[in-house]
Amino acid sequence: MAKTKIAEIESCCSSVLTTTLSEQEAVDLARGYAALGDPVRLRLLSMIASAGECCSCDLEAPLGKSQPTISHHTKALAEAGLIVGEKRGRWMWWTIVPDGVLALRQALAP
Amino acid sequence: MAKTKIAEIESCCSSVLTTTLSEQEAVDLARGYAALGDPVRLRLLSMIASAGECCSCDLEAPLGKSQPTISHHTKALAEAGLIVGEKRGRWMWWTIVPDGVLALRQALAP
DNA sequence: TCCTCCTATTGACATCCGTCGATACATTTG
DNA sequence: CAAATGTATCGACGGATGTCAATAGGAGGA
Repeated sequence: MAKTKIAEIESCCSSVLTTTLSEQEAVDLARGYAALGDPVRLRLLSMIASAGECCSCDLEAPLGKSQPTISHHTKALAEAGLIVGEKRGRWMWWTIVPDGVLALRQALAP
Repeated sequence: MAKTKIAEIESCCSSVLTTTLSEQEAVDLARGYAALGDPVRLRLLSMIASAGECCSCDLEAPLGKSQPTISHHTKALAEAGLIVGEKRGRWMWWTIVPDGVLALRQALAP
């Protein structure tokens, strides 16, 4: 909980628009935005967020993509720190990582 | 000015996290985030924002990229609606489009 | 144990993307 | 007009990426 607050404060102070980014900062942030730079991944994130929690198998049909493709995209979002998965029985349940999204949001703050 | 306010209000109501995105909304938003998904473009945006206004020729050296590459990236950011260029004499001056950045920021609002 | 179901990984393919040299365009200056 | 300068476009190359069929891994049920 304390860590969350610190992360929030820090991300507040490193906006793309108010400070000139270093090479490393740019690489890290770009990785996050790149994860959002695909329509399928955006809808995936949207569905998980709206549902609060979502199982992989429920994402295939609405998006019209194959199972490997969905798995590929969930992995990409997870590696970007935007979602996290928990295996329960045979099912993989995905939830949003608020801090991950927040960091990308704050980086665009004026 | 009134238009700006409307845009702000509208973008407030269509967050990725609170509504399930349609195919078209996802495609449009993804285009914007994809524009941010490159370290060079992020630093470019950052430099333009920090300087308030920036000429193409001043972006090459700090980023260590060739002139065609810089031109390529400024075009990408411009087509994403994040910067706009104005030609004055031989020089191209770039400025941030606040509404463009705002839309991407608001789309990540909780 | 064997079968079924959900997920992850692999391999392959087509496409997109970042990069730069060469070149064309546009504008100022001599 | 001619030369110089800043910018955009073209062509090409290597690497990254989205997609799916096939396959492997893993957990629960008959």
